[in-house]
Amino acid sequence: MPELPEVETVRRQLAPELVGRRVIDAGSHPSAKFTPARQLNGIRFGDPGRRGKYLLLPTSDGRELVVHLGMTGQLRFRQHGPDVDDPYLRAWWMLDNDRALEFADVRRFGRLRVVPAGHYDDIPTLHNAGPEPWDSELTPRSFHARLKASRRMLKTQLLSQRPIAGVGNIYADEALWLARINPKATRLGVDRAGDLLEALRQVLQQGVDNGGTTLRDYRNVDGDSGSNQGELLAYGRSGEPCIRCGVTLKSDVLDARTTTWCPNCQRH
DNA sequence: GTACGGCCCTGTTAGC
DNA sequence: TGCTAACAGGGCCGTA
Repeated sequence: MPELPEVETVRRQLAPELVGRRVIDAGSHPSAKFTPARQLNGIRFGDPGRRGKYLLLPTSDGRELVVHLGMTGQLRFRQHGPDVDDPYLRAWWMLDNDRALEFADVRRFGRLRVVPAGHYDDIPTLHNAGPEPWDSELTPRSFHARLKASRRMLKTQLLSQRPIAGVGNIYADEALWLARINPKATRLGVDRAGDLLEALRQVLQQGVDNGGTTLRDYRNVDGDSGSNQGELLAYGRSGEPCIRCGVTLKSDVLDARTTTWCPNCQRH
């Protein structure tokens, strides 16, 4: 499930091949999630950006293609044209270099939007997203203030994208474990908020360095898996011993997401 | 504003 | 072996 490191990996791979390319034809699956793809006929792509888990592909006419990969979305290039026989092909753009950019998505949790550049009012999660993890204005104090704005559980807050952008289920569990913070906690002091911020930066940076985490579906633009799955210390390890203290990790469903933590070193 | 439930989807896995 | 049910999960929407 693509989170910030996976989306950043895709962005970096797309950039060199996409910038300046003109769309000479486009098509999509009939679902409204994907039909915006068709609005891009004739434009040229600019330099791909990213905000949280959203890919932002600027177009030469002052708009942006906003791509959310959902859980199983994948962007890739294909020589000579799109593979229209692929049952999971959801959208495609034929480019002026005899290559097609394809968006495939097995579970259709992904979505595409075309908006005037920088106008995200109709994309609530993007519109309300907190700062990027490495934003210089994001400090222990400002992060603490953002967390304090809600009384919801920390895990829920992280998944909401409001305190910080780009964190999903995997990296939230990893960061909370690393910072020794209970996912069900509802408030933190400034110091502990600083610990959590530092842990989030660490696990996200590690994810980027490893080209993302592939549990099952995620592939980068070249069709390769990431390698960060070998580094996970909490996520998906319920029932196994905590690497720090040996106590068995437990899991529970919070906010409809499986959450794994150590009942000993993440007591509070 | 917040909390909560439900929905979208389909491949995989567990259980019978 | 073959079937069914449960599960995975990010974002969004409606309701309270």
